[in-house]
Amino acid sequence: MARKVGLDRQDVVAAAAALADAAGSEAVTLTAVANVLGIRPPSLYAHVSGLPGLKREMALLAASRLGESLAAAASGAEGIASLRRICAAYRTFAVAHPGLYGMAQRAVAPGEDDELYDELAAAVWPVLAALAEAGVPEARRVHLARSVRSALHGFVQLEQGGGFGMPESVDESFHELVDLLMAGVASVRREEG
Amino acid sequence: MARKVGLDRQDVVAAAAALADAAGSEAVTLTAVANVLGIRPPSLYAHVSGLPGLKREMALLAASRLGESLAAAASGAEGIASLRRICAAYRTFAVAHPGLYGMAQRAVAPGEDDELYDELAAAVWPVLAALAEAGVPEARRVHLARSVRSALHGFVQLEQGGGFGMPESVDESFHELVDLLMAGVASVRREEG
DNA sequence: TGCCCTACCTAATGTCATTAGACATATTGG
DNA sequence: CCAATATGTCTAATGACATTAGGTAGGGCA
Repeated sequence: MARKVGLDRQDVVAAAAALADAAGSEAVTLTAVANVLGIRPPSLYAHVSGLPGLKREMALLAASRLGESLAAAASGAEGIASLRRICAAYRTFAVAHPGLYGMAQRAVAPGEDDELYDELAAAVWPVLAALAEAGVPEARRVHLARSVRSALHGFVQLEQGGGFGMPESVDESFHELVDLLMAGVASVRREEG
Repeated sequence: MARKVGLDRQDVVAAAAALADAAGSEAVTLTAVANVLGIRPPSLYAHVSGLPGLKREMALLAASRLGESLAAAASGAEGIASLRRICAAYRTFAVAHPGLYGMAQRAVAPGEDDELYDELAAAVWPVLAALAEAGVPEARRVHLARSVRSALHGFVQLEQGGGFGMPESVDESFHELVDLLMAGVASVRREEG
């Protein structure tokens, strides 16, 4: 016994993330993660600070991955075209990583955990950048960015939760939502220009 | 001992809802609810089917209350004006009942729990009705209703989770979001008319 | 008055998170 | 090449919680 398996924090968080995506975020328990890794639950405390610590690490990972996806989507286009791609990438990420995505949405007050807060803010930075590039005046960027984030987050959340029961195509609904948002952004640009 | 307190299912669910609003939905545990009611945890099983059953009851209550609020807001105005009031009422409800609101958002697949699914669908019925009244053609109503719900749900969720860290007014952001949605609805009406 | 049903109870079990403290393996300095 | 240390794992024990089983008091009704 007491053999070394040779894990580190990254391995633990990655296993937890995989478990969350495969079995839902409620399935992320120290016992379950330990089972996946072939070790005993208390051994996890050498790598993460209990369950809250693990969830925080998962949130950091989720924010980082989401940010990468959005930034990658943003490059290669400009302004509103870039914003469209960001929207698509947002939903794609949430669909591909349902458990991990949910971890990034845990409540975090600004003063409470600055590192996590900053990482989450950084993840949605591409949205603000694209709005700026699209010619939205600074005074309205934050409001529009919040609107876009709200719509995207709400959509993927409802989609994941089975909130769209009607037979109409969910893809088409998303397309309409993005069109609606883009029209709003374009109109702001127009009325100020 | 073994004195009757005289509770019924409604009392238990109401206590749990109050607890959720006051202390967050994670605080809703059978032990905590029992403490509030002055009884022992196992006694709750006479009224609800364990913790899952209690949460389901809370979701039903939340959907019902939200539906009432939206329906009340919808009456007294028509079309887009009605939709505006619905949006305001949605956020007001979520702010006033943060815990209960969250309970209504649990994942429910259409075939899994029809009663709850129907109650949730009924809650957002006023949105569809207002869109119809506003002259949105039937083929696009579901898509627009999904867009509106997504935006509203996402906004209140991010607001509750502290996701809006920038100093800009959250009220103003919400106002802009609603304006954006209403403009989208109006433009659909225009392009078809 | 006696019966029963309802709403409560205690006792016991299982799962999970968590802490404390032991121990084996790898690493590093002499 | 060996001793000291650091690291990653373990077992044991505790406590919170959900849940089941089975007992009991007291109100309503024949």
